[in-house]
Amino acid sequence: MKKNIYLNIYNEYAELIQTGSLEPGTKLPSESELAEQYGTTRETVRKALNLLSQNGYIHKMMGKGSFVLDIGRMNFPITGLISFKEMSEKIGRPTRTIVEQTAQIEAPKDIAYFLQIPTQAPVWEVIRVREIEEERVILDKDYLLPEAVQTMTAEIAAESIYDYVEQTLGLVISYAKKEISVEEATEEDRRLMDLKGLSHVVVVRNFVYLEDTTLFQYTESRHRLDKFQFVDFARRIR
Amino acid sequence: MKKNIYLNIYNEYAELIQTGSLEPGTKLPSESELAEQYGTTRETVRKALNLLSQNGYIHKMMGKGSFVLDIGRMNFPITGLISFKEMSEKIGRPTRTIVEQTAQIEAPKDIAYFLQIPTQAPVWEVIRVREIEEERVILDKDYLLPEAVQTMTAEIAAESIYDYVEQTLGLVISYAKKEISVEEATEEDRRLMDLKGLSHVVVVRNFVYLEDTTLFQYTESRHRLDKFQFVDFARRIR
DNA sequence: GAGTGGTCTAGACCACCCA
DNA sequence: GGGTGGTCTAGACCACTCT
Repeated sequence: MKKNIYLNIYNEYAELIQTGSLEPGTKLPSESELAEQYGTTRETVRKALNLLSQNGYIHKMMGKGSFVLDIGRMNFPITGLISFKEMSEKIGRPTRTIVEQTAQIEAPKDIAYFLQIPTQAPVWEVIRVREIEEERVILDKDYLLPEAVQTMTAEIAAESIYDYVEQTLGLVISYAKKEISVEEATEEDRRLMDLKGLSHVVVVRNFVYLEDTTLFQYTESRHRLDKFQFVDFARRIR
Repeated sequence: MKKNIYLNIYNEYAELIQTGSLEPGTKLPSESELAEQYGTTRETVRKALNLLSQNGYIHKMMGKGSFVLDIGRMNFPITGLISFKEMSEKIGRPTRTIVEQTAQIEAPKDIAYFLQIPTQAPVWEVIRVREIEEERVILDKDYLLPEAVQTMTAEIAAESIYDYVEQTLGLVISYAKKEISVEEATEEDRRLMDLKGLSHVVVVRNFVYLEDTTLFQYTESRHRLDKFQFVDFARRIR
């Protein structure tokens, strides 16, 4: 158990802060104290504290110490890399997933472009409607490369594609790029979602990459305007 | 010049990648090589590489090396902490700022709540309309605490509040929390922006904190739907 | 086995903050 | 001046990848 001391420290404090056991404003032990407590050195402690700082849990002040922020607790929806399943577990409201489509199709032009493959190359298309509190407010359209994912079923899609890809297939999702914009609702949007007459939808385009930097999934998450929220924590680089 | 070797390395490579001098897929020198090149040690080089990785410039692969990504170049609008002035310089399209209001007012209930001050406490209210390619597409409403910012004029608002606060007043902006949602357009939105009949606007609420963790500014940036875009880079924590 | 990145150690010096 | 965080050094061992 000598490995990843810094991750242990990070996880322990992230937990303490997220559950509210450590109130905002609380001063953390100094780096030297923490080093002694965990039987390690300052550099290792600093790795943990920097992670906490980047993720909005604490703030470090020169000459003063590290302090708990009241921001890290509000972690939610679409920030970072998180699946709908993980999200719905966090927000704790009744959700349901309806799988509309799970099939291998010939990539249409726009999808081929996004995935950087030839038009009409085979791709998995998974279309899912997400219901929150009995309203169909999100339409998720996933496109996956058959080279990386040989099998895809409605059962898998009903659960979590992330879980399947990471746990069953053993692929490692590494990073993603997300683009958020607002676009006119399509006929498909109107058919599959409860749009309540709203003319536009929020479109979140997600490009997911594996550890070997290959792009393997493109996801288009279409949200009803009034049910969309995104929160971001930013730290000034200096 | 012994200070911040790792920032020098970071900046040099960020520049090389952003300008395209290093093409996507290029392998960087190994950490040991870089350490030798810069006359430093591996830990210091690793700080630089981790920064590059977090910001989407490179990807590190165990046992293989570090490789240039083609994502870091697309840096744009609202990600991170960046002012409209910095942004407009990046996108290189003709922009103009129209200052509608610069005055000290008594905080209305919602603003007081956001800034965590008593209702009717004095705050600076700055209202600016942003024109991009001769269309009024963004309405920025800024509220600043008089304790931190004693003076505010239309001239300052026409330039950059960030520059004024950081360079003239010497305050250090440290981090911010951003919330993005879509809301119905108000009468004020319709009056000040060219909404083209669109019924909703994208609202970006920005809570800006100083280095001593005091909240000193609340900004509401209201965007016309079709001109809004947000890009995010996310890395899976493991 | 050679090369790579991931983690860690045990020091060091500095700039900053506060009493 | 004592405590704090910021940076850096010169090593070490490990896990992984490639050939």
